[in-house]
Amino acid sequence: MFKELDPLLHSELRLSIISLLISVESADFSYIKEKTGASSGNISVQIEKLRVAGYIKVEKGYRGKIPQTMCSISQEGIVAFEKYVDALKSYIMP
Amino acid sequence: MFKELDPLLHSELRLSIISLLISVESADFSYIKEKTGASSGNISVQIEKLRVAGYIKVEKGYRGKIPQTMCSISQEGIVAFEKYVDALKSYIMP
DNA sequence: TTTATTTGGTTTATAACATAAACTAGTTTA
DNA sequence: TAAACTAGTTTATGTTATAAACCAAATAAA
Repeated sequence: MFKELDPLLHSELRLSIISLLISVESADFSYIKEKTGASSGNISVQIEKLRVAGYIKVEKGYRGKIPQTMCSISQEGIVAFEKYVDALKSYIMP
Repeated sequence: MFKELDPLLHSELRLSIISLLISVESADFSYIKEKTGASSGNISVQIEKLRVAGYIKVEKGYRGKIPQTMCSISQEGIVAFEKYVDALKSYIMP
């Protein structure tokens, strides 16, 4: 009947982040913050969860002297997103 | 960028219930339980939330001597579901 | 007949979660 | 040199989803 929704992606902010990362090669923390409008703390926590799950890769470096956190989606993340979208369709398709 | 997801519908079980009710005239508690596979307690709680929100109508009656709770979606619920689906598309559409 | 068992739920307890507030560390600007 | 800004992390809190425990009545079994 209804396919299970990956709880890691069934969260507004994490879904936003994955959705962003799907369409770009990589994105830094500020970009994610700007596009989602969420608070730094919330983004930080959700990025960490996605990282631990293996859905994204996180690289901490510098842009000049300023620290910069770069995120990119992993193959696992792409597969999970596609599966999530497919599962969603079992709920919203007429 | 991303449209807000109605938190009342952005829940696996509540979304299942609304999704079921969208396609039928009405459904009783047992039918919902069978189709969703969720526990009675969980269904009871989520039905009550949808009812309080005005998304569904709940009528308690009897089938013979056995109590029966009938649920049907309201106009408000239909609109909310359509809006939710539309918002979702801002996350999952390529 | 009285004791399980089943049906159809509700109430309550709990663990997980999302979120923002508070905080850290370093940099730039006035 | 002090204030303000960038770039986050950690922690605290309220909310939520969920299942366990419970209740009441009907039916089946012993």
